[in-house]
Amino acid sequence: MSKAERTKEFIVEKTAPIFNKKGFAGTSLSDMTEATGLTKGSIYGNFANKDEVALASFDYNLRKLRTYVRAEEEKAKTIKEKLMVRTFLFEKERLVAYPEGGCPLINTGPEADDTHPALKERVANAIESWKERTISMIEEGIRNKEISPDANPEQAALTLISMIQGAIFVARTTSKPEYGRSVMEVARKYITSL
Amino acid sequence: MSKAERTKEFIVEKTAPIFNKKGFAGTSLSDMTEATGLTKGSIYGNFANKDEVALASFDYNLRKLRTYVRAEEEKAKTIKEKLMVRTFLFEKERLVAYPEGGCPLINTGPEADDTHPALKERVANAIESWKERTISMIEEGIRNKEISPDANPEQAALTLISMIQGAIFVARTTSKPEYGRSVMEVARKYITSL
DNA sequence: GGCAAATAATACCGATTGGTATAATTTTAC
DNA sequence: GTAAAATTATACCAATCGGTATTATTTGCC
Repeated sequence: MSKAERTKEFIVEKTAPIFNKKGFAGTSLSDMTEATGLTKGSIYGNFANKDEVALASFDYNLRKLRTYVRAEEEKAKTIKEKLMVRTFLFEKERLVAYPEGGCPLINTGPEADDTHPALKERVANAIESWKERTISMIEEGIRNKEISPDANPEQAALTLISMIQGAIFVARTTSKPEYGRSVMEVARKYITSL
Repeated sequence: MSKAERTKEFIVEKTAPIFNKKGFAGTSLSDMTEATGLTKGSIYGNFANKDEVALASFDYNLRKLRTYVRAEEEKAKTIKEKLMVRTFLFEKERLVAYPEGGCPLINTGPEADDTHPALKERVANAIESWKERTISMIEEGIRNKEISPDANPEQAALTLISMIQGAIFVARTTSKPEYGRSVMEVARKYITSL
């Protein structure tokens, strides 16, 4: 790995939490120089502009979250347990605060959807791929006879995604993690009922 | 109503959609002068600063949404029908685009929670009051025998709020309203099951 | 160890940011 | 209708915005 590559990664590592907390418009070049200890010249030697840093930061935050979730899913045995993984992450207070600043999807989506097409697309893709993954899991569960053949995989996937994201939103803006936990209890019952 | 009061209202009316779309950090003074046709001097004669305009704009957007929802709730006969009102607003494409820019809660919450305490509190209060209203409705349903006495009103309220907000988020950032509609179908089943 | 190439820092750019005296103009009350 | 008060526009402020040549410094290869 060249020096430039390491620096690029270092910049992203340091700015990703800021973009996740303050958003794209709310994060300034000087936030970035302050966080990294580097100068503007050096940052712009590695990235073309603020957009590129923001996109790389989003990818970084998402990757971090994904790595964590997948490792937990590995540990689960049954499909239903796998589906429940994200509801339990909540218990550990991780889904509201991991990565730093909270879920990058809910942090980025609402700002980007009317202001930043490239960022919006990144979030949309993340949702679609989460949906597809969930659908695959449910279909496997149906083949396994673990899940009822009457289940509608796409609808169930969308429902779980919405419940989880909604719960994160509610818990974060009210500063009441217990609100999120309560909703996740219902989500687990929903998974059980599939 | 004095001239100043009318101007204040006019300013809010014109800037509220912008704050709702671009967020607090993303909306500039010149966005505001452009939208209103007024000068900075005139805007700052009516509001102390950008924060005050943003807070008034949030209140305006929320009031608009509330007025609409309550009018629809009035029309519903049973408690369960009242609880379903918001899930049907989705059908009319209103919950994703009303007021202009979409739901002010989901638009404002994620940005404000790490950057703007006053705005965050406004959103938190809105969620709490929505929750309390829903709880009251469910409790009335229990008294009516329309809803099972086993229902947990607070949990049910939080679940509905999360599902609706999550669905709006998913539908908006993917630009697929049908995703939201699908989730709202499940929400109605959930209400029916109460 | 020296040298070219890659990388980072300096110093600067015009534009825009949020905000504010002050001056000009409307309102409003009498 | 007039004059005081309330409201709006003008003109300006320092600070910061995102971004970029240019210079200085490291890297990495031979």
